[in-house]
Amino acid sequence: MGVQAPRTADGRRADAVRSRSALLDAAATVFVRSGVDAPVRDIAAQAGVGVGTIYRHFPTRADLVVAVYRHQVEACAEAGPGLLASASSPYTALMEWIDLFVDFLVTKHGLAAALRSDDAGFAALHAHFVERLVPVCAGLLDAADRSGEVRPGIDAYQLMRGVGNLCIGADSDARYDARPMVGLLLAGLRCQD
Amino acid sequence: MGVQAPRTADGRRADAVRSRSALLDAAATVFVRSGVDAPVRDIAAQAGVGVGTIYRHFPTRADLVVAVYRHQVEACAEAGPGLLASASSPYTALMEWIDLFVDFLVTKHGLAAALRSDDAGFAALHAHFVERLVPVCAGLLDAADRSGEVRPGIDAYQLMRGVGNLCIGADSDARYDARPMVGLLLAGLRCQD
DNA sequence: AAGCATACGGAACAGTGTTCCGGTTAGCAA
DNA sequence: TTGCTAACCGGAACACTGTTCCGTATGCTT
Repeated sequence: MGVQAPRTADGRRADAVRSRSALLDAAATVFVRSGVDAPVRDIAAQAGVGVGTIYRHFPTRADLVVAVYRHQVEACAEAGPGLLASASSPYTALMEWIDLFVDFLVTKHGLAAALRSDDAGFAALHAHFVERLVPVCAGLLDAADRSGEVRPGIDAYQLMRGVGNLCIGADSDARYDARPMVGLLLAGLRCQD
Repeated sequence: MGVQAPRTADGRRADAVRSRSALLDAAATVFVRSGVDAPVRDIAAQAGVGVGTIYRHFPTRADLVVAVYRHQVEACAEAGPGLLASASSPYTALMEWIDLFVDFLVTKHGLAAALRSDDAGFAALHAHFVERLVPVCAGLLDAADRSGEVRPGIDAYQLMRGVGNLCIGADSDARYDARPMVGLLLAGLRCQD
């Protein structure tokens, strides 16, 4: 009975699975070479597919970026509780976690810039980062707050946004290094005056 | 003798002077409405001129942006020495001056973002800000350094870049306010630990 | 008034994102 | 194996933006 139900194990056709995988590999390669703003056609060419195939699998560019970096975002998010347990203090844990976040951002051409972009196409990227990482940051920040190590009243979203902003352009301007500025921001967070 | 030497007082034709003025007014208007990334055609339409006229007067977009905001950048730069003289301490003067800078940036849609852009078209904009404002910032920073109020080894360019970065998106994200983060950065600058 | 350098307008070109549809192919059934 | 159908693919086509170029119009000087 019923119509065709062409399905592989996960419900998609085999060629679709191949295309998606090829696209992810291609995107990762092109992002390294040209940044996350690389032309859609470049990614399609690298993957050996048409541009239509990209839009079918990843309706917005953010979806593609999210998929490419999902594992690393996940790893960063999951590292939070561990740092809180192992570090000498909640504030230290927060510092170390933000170090991880900064490491992630500055090694991806233009990712930090895309993150803050008001471009609607990147809204989903922004949303994913916020949903996954802000709660982790909030946990660390709360712990540091309770231990009295940081000034109160700082919002986790704003802090992450500030750190992310400081990382913008760190990969394309030799005169600018984001880490000292992030260090200043965190030092200011600790100061009670 | 010799060839034509058509000159008004300043060496340009009257219609060229009019066009340039109309373009500056139009650009200022459109920048408020659509940000500094507004389409060239919009600015041309607002000014009632053709796009060619824009490129003739302002070869790069940065030239136009610089021209539109020149007065305000100048005012900010010139305020530096005065603040140093009137404030209770060099560090206070630095804080107040950076307040001026932040005020300027957050009230211009997308200006902070354009400032950090690696886009070649904005290189001249970046250069102008750096040339005009970094020396002023360096003067204030040096004074604060000599008075022992700030941690040593901070570069004026990097500080300005950091503050500029923190202002990115402050005009388009209701959840983000750049000022507290700039406050944190400056607090970190004062902390000696 | 005449002539010419200057300035103007907008068509034309190039690069990019996005949509859409005719053709192809994978998977299932007979 | 063969045939059918839904899913999938490729790339042409469209829309929008930056940029260039040149025939035309304008204003200055003589």
